Amino acid sequence: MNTKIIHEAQNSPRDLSVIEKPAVSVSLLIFSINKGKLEVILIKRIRQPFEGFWSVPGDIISIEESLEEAALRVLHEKTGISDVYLEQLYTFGDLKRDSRGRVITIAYFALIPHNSVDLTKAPDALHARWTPVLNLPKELAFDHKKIVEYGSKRLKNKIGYSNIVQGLVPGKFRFSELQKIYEIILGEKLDKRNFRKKMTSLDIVRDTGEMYREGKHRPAKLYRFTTKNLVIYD
Amino acid sequence: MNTKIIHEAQNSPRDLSVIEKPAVSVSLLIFSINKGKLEVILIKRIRQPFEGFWSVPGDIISIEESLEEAALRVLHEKTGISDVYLEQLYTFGDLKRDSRGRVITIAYFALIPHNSVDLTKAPDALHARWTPVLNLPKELAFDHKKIVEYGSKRLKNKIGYSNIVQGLVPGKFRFSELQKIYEIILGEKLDKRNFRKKMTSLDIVRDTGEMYREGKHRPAKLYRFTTKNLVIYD
DNA sequence: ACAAAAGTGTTAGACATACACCCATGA
DNA sequence: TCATGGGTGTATGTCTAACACTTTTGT
Repeated sequence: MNTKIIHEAQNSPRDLSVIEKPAVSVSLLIFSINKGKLEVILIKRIRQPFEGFWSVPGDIISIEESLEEAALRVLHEKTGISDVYLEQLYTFGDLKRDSRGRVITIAYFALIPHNSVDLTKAPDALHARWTPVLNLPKELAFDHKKIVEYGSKRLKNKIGYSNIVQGLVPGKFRFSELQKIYEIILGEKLDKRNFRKKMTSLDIVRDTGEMYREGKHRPAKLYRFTTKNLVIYD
Repeated sequence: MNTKIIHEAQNSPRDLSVIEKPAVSVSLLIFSINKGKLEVILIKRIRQPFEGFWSVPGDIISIEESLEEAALRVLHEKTGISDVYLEQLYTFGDLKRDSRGRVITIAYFALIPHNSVDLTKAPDALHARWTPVLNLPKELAFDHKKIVEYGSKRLKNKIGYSNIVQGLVPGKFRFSELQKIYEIILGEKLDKRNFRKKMTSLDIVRDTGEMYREGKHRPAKLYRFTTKNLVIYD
């Protein structure tokens, strides 16, 4: 033991300006539910490297903005919205992930209701697309496939013990809508009675008193989440 | 919506060398159980800023090493050991966390059996100390208090649904030792019969056939973990 | 009256919790 | 024989999973 202890300048050098620094970016997984599928925004790259490949939105972090600010900025640039559930996912820093040089990326994920964005109205509409997570292109730019998969996994885990799903639903919703979203993310059918029991026993949704009338069948009660805050149960 | 969409150079600038970059470091929470407490290695700073304050070990990431390599390097420098459970925790990037300039730090946590390190033999022995997590100094350097607290919370959560605790125990152990570790981390007493049932039903430990004889009482069977791999259950 | 989605209860099994006594050993 | 930690089983409550029919509406 201790054969190779290096006498290290403590923690970090006196002068940060002398060291060679990696570039640091944020990458943003913007998830939504659309047409029965979990989708994520991808951007077609118009430059090398990976020209023509699809990538996750992202940008270099400015020296004057925090990580979360950078993530929110990218989100706003791509979608025009700002008030969303945002969570830091993981930081990816392999040496070769970007051929232009060393780039470390801090991945975030955001959940938005699908109707809150119209990508066709975004300035780079031709290059931004909603893509089903289960139908990704074979290859994405950089290590972005890994990032999307990591994020999907986290989402799938986390809806099981938190109320994050509310990021994906409109303010008022029917129980059947909510259940559908769980089913899509989990990839399995749920029992309607048990689902209702679970949700109500956790006190995570509340009856608004309003009804939703549509089609030739019984109207549905509309519910909302009891709180906007993230709640972790279990 | 979309009132302020900025036409952005896609993803990142063509030339990474022109941008002003933050420094990037790793911070390492090295946890161990000692004298009935969960402890973490802290280092007394000998330079400004926060001279004389305790801090979490860390170092600037070299341009030629991955994040995990940097974390392992710091770990090896501080403890002389390399074969440990290491997990990325979170990335902290507030603007003002380091007064010398913009520093983003990627925090990792490592779990080691206490007897595997002798800090008094480390080169900076005077400056490195095991410190009980429940007895931290009032203030730590930078945002390190937040980091330690975040890490302790993650550890506490994760022992509930994984076998990571094995990072903290020696290769062979008595059930009572294992239980003690859970109790320390969770901060509550556990029932010995229920604990044993849980562990054996999850098939996470296995009888080695060996016995541990000590003191004037019945010898204890020695167990080991069934696998070295991380196992997530639940 | 029928089609379509909304809404509702009960039962059985799995799992978690609470709890108290005997065992093997060394002094 | 006694003190010490090792080792074991049962009963109860709680949570989960499986399962089918009635209600309300529009056409």
